[in-house]
Amino acid sequence: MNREVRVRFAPSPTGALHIGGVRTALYNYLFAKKMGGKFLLRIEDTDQTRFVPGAEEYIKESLEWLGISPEESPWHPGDCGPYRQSERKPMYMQYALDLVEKGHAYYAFDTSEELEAMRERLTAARVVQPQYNSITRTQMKNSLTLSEDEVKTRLASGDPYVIRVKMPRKEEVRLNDMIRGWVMVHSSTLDDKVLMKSDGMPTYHLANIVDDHLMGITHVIRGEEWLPSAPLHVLLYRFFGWEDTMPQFAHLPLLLKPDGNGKLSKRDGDKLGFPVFPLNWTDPFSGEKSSGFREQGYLPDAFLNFLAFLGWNPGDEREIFSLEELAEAFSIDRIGKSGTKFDIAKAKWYNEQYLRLKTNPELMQYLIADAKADGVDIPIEKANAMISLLKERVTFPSDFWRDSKFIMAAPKEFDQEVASKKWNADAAKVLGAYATVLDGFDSPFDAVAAKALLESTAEAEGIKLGKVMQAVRLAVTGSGAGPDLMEVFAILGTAEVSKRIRFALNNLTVVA
RNA sequence: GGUCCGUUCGUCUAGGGGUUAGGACGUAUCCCUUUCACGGAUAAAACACGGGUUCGAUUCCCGUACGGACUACCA
Repeated sequence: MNREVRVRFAPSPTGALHIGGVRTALYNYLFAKKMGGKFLLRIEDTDQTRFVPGAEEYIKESLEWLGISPEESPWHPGDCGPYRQSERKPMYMQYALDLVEKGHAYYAFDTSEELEAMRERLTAARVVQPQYNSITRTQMKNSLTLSEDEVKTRLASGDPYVIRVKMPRKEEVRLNDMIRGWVMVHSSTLDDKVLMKSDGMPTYHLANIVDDHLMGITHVIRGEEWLPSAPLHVLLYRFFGWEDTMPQFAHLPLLLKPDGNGKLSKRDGDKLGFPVFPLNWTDPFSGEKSSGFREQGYLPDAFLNFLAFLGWNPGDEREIFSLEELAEAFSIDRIGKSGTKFDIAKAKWYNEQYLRLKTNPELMQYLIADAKADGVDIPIEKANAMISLLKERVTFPSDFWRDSKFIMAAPKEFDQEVASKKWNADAAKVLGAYATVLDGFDSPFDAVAAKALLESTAEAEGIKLGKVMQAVRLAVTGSGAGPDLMEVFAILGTAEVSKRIRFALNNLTVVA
């Protein structure tokens, strides 16, 4: 049997997609690409009480930003639609009923109060696992304990009911996880999970099996939090008679908080000092805002590269991979087993690497836009020079303008700490002379010329250039640190440099 | 509590019965240099513990500890 590989990402639209989910989507995408298969997206919105407006659009936009858009989805349907479980609602009941007929599921009429009472009773009796299972179901109101007539009457009269799976009393359930190997669980530790809810919607357990089967899913790649319920899913495939096409499972290690205490969750928001979402998100109910990696200045390729390496590695020492290269190198058996702590420092490093790979014209867009937002227009040529100056020094695109503003606006004040340490009579002497030299200079003024001129000026004054260099920087930029000064001079031009020097000479006092 | 999963430098990880246990991020120092970065070099830094198996275990097995997930008519 050689089926085309089909994998799916199946988020539930209950808020912003968090990065763990993004990584799951990425691994699914990479696996599909690697295997020449299809990556699809299915919206798991069977819990209408948790519906959050905008969440689905958020998922779509996030995947688009990263360039891992699914080939089949609610907005690009393939042959297996609909791709929203709420729209598939009518088809689930027949499958649940099929299970009831086969004796693998049953109706249950217990109210939530009765369920609560059962749990309390069992807890009081010190039962280790208070759950609805092969033992306790005999004491509950269901089609196994009620007479056939009463069940019919209840169903006919519209009594609310759920359909539960009839978990076998003792059976060893085995599953061969692609990441973890054989996992064995005894059915006696599993409970009679609800398959159909009283509102007529299926639970995740039923819906994901039915949909994966109908959609021809060959591999289920999902988070480790699903491992405990995987045996139930295997059983369901068996009950349906779909074992021969049951997908292979791969349960991904969890993304943990940096301190190692628990998995990263949506609720962490920005509390950890970094975003947990790909894009900015405002909760429509509480109005709470959370920042996203995109808005923080992370480049999609860098973010993807970083995310891919959280739990997977290519087995060699390469670190930088484009999406295509990731797909080419990807394999499930190189995914680690243990949970992965999130390290934002590495994400920044990746961003720096990708920023440096970009061309000046690409990067100029950021600089020009940010400057414009501050009401400053930067000519193309100057912008290009400014990018070259800063490219090796920035982490985020927004750093370009932040770190080069001083070029577009002469300093009005000076870093006092640097001034007190470095500003002196020698510096003033050299600068005064240099300004005069600049005023009379009409050859092409580049970094080399600027430096040669400065050196000869200092020499003429009998002062070592190194002694006053910091003061020169202070006078022209207002600060003691920054990119290559002579390059800055070249961008500024002789007139501007001279003007700034004269301003500094008039406004900085020499401490004796 | 129960079930399941996991455990190599601070972090992401490679490796695998005999290795100086490798790389990357981060950290520190040095070099380069007009500063800060970049770059280069160097350094500190790990096989959770206890039993087996074995000539030999970080690697295989079993326990223990620790961590995590799950334990809803949520996904």
